[in-house]
Amino acid sequence: MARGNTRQRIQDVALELFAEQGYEKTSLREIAERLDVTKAALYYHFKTKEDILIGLFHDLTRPMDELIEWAKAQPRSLETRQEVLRRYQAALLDAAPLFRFMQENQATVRELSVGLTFKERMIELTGLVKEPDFAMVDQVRCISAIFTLHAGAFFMQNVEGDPEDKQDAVLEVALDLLAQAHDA
Amino acid sequence: MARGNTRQRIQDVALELFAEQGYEKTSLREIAERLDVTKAALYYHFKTKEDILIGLFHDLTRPMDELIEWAKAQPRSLETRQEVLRRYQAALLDAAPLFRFMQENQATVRELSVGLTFKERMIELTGLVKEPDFAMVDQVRCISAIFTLHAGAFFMQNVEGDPEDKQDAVLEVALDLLAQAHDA
Amino acid sequence: MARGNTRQRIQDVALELFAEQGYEKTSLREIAERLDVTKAALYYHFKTKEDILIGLFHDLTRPMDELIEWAKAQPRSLETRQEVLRRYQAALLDAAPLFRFMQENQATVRELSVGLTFKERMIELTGLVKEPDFAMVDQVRCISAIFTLHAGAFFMQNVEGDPEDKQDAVLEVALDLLAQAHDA
Amino acid sequence: MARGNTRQRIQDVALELFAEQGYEKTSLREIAERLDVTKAALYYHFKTKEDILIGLFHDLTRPMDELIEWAKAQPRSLETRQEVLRRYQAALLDAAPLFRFMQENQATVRELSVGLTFKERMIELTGLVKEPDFAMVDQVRCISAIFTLHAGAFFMQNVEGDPEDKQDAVLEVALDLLAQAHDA
DNA sequence: CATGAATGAGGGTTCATTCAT
DNA sequence: AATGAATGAACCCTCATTCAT
Repeated sequence: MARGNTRQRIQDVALELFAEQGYEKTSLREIAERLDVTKAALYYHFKTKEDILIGLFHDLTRPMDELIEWAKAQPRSLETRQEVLRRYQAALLDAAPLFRFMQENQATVRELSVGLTFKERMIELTGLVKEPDFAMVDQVRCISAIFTLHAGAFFMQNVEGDPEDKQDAVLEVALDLLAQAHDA
Repeated sequence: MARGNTRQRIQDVALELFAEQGYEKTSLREIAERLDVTKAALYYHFKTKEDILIGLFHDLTRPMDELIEWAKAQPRSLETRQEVLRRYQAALLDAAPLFRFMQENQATVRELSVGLTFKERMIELTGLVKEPDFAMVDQVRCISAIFTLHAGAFFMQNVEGDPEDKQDAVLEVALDLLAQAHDA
Repeated sequence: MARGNTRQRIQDVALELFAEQGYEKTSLREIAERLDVTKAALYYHFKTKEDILIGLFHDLTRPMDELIEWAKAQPRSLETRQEVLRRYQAALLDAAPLFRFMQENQATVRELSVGLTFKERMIELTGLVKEPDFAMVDQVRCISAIFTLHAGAFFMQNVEGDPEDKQDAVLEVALDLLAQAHDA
Repeated sequence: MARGNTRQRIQDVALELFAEQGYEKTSLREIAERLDVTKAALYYHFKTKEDILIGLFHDLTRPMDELIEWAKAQPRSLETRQEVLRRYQAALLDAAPLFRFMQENQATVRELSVGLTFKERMIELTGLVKEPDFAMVDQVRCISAIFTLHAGAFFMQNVEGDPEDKQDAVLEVALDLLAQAHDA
């Protein structure tokens, strides 16, 4: 039967259940049952339950980290920042369930024994699209641009309209905020 | 000793612990110990653990519901919407720990058997500050205004600056987004 | 309001609930709620939960004990024994719920720290309607006469027919068994 | 050590304790301790405490159901009915502790979410040894025959005499009652 | 690769009971 | 005669985890 890919299947099912019910309320029994294997089988692939979560966490943060690293290597210009927003939106949409899960389970994820937290990465990211000596209003605009992308990925599904149109509009507003901040 | 206020004290300690570690990872034993009473005492005041959470949830949503009701009774004008933002920001800052907790434990709160969910209230709220026939960009601006206030309450503590200045700036950006949307 | 009779009301409600759900599964909370008083109030009238049960037990065994005592004072004749059956049937029907409860909760009642057990009384009673030197078949007939009365009180409700007719028939069969035993 | 038979051992110990103290008063801790395993081990074999009871209940009712089914397939004759009594007595003696337990814990067993109740089976069984158009006295005789067997299994241990003799006498009385009913 | 069987720790909950008022 | 508040013990149950096979 399906071989070798078990590790991935576990992660997939885990994400699905974690996202639906939260990490703590999802038991390994549930995951195992949905995969039609025994709990013990999970332990062949992951040392602990937290390990499954950490795996997911890394899948999520890798693109963020890459984006951050890339941005750091670029000139601190408006153009770079525009590109950061574009790429961040793409990442967000690409891994929406993962992002959503991390947002909705921050309380859990915060305690994870794993390098930088999600929030720390957000701080880094926002730091990259603004200058500390900007006027406060403009700093807020830059941060708002990032959160607009978040809203776009997680909240805009509640608004009528063509998905692509919506994401275009979201990006436009975000870029606009950025531009306003840099105009001042 | 201190009597009569036990119910409130339970809720206070619970919020503190829920916020810190998440709802599921906080045990009633912990709450009881911190209050120096037995677990059973908690059950005299709340029928179930979830009931404590529901109590907190209501404390949070009451101001939101009042705001929503108030807004519904006003003319759908820019002025009303500006006032909504002002009041929402005030509510947000007033009950920051509660709001933060609800955001960070959405997975848990979502399943709560309690009237409208947090998200449903957000939808109502955003619906009140925009018109469905706005251009998509402008709808996004209005939603972004709300999320800017959120960012202001939860994320801006990571930015240097005088708290009051920061909140002023946050409100300004939010109002600005609203105005842009209504200018179009 | 209703005063003085609270003790009785507690016993009534308790019997009702004990009979319906069993003693162990009935909590004092339930009893108190159904009476619209607090649990603590029950403790004014009964020292413990078991005390309520003991009260009920005595209400049940008093008629049995009286019957046993009466029979002991009579000549060990067929006539006496016929009268025992008649009186036992009357007692059975009079306190049917109580008897039924005792039968259905023997496991609980057995441990009661209270003089003779229900079973011991049954042994006494059967001892009174037979002679130890009867042939075994006849001893069985006498015991069977008693159990016929039980069946009459608790099981015959499942048989079609006029209640009075049924009880008459039951007594007739019981008396008949007794007579057969004494004829031999 | 002894493996594979754990499930059976749990059921054995459970019956012993349930019979001795009643179902509700027997805790899983007790069962586990007597088996020298942990409580959790019980849950590997039974989904719930009630499940253990249901297991026992089925062990008890299986022979009854088989007997009922068999009887239904036979002609409604006196001979069949005699055989029913014989087989029922055998079943009763075979599974005496189980029967005794069910009788003494009817209050508990009644609520069991499990097909037919014990009482319903008794109704079926008595229905099989009599005709609805018998005179009432004769219907009672047939029912009494069944209850005589019960008395034989549970109460006759309190009577002096050789066990086998006693059971023979019991069956004789039961058969006699049946015959009298059919003679009329 | 995976299972069957089991464990230890802890969870939420309920209970009978107490006692100051 | 009854209540409000609380307790201590026990309960059933679930969980993540282990390990021999």
